[in-house]
Amino acid sequence: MKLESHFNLDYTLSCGQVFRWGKANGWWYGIVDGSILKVRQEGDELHFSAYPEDVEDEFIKSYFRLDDDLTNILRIINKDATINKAIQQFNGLRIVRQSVWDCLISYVCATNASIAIIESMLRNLSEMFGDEIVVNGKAFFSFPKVKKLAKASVNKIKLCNVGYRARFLSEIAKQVENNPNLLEELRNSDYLKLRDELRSLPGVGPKVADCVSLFAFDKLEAFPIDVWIRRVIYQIKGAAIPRTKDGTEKPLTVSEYTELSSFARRHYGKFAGYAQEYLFYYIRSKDR
DNA sequence: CATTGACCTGTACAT
DNA sequence: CTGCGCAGGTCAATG
Repeated sequence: MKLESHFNLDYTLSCGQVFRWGKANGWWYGIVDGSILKVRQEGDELHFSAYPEDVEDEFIKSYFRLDDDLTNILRIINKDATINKAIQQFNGLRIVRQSVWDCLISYVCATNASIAIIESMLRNLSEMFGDEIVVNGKAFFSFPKVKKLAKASVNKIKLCNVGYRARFLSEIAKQVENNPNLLEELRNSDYLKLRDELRSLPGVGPKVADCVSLFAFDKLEAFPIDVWIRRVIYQIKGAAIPRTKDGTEKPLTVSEYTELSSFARRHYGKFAGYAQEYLFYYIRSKDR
């Protein structure tokens, strides 16, 4: 497929927004909606195939948000020296359009865990509760379906080494099982209402709700704040991070979260979520 | 509201 | 080798 606007596959899949992609022999392999996707970029050509069933160009365009006017978005969010450097370094990074269920479960798992551990948890869950898909002799496992997870006991879910998150996953799965439209009917809500609704789910606080709003509900103004983003925002504001007496960073409170994320929306505008992704990748990259 | 502590797990890093 | 801090937070209990 010929790319019509600028895009960088490596940045997009490496920046930490998705957990189920890996690169091998020059190809990216990912598990998306029960299909194995194999993708490679060569300049302005994007090569891809999918198993067990092929996917259309339209699916790829939607998944990688190639329909976003990235040039315009980057121009709008380019408001300070820090993000300017991030944009220059990682130009072509796009937000991935994830499915709601997978995204929600993934980010509930992502709380208080490192990326390596998150990937391990999601792999374990998929191997335990997903469907096996064999491609070229290699076994992949699709993401657990609602029903499978809703039926599973908390103790069985714990066998996936998800720790205390097991009861959240179980509870969310049961709620969605009982009300299959629970998540999709939120699509009509505006960002703030959506965020509050998501937060009513167990294990979903402001950070997870913002991630799901941004990655799965097209709310590009959502600005998830974690410890890293918090540091950059204070840096950009020219202020110091609140610290305890012994000099360590104070934990982020809900009110501080609200304050910082509305600052980010005022500062970067309606595409603040894109700014967040660029800043996150930038602040975490070794060579700044 | 702000503060505090507990919470699963695996890896990093110092002792 | 053993121990301890921390990682893309959230929740519940207190003042």
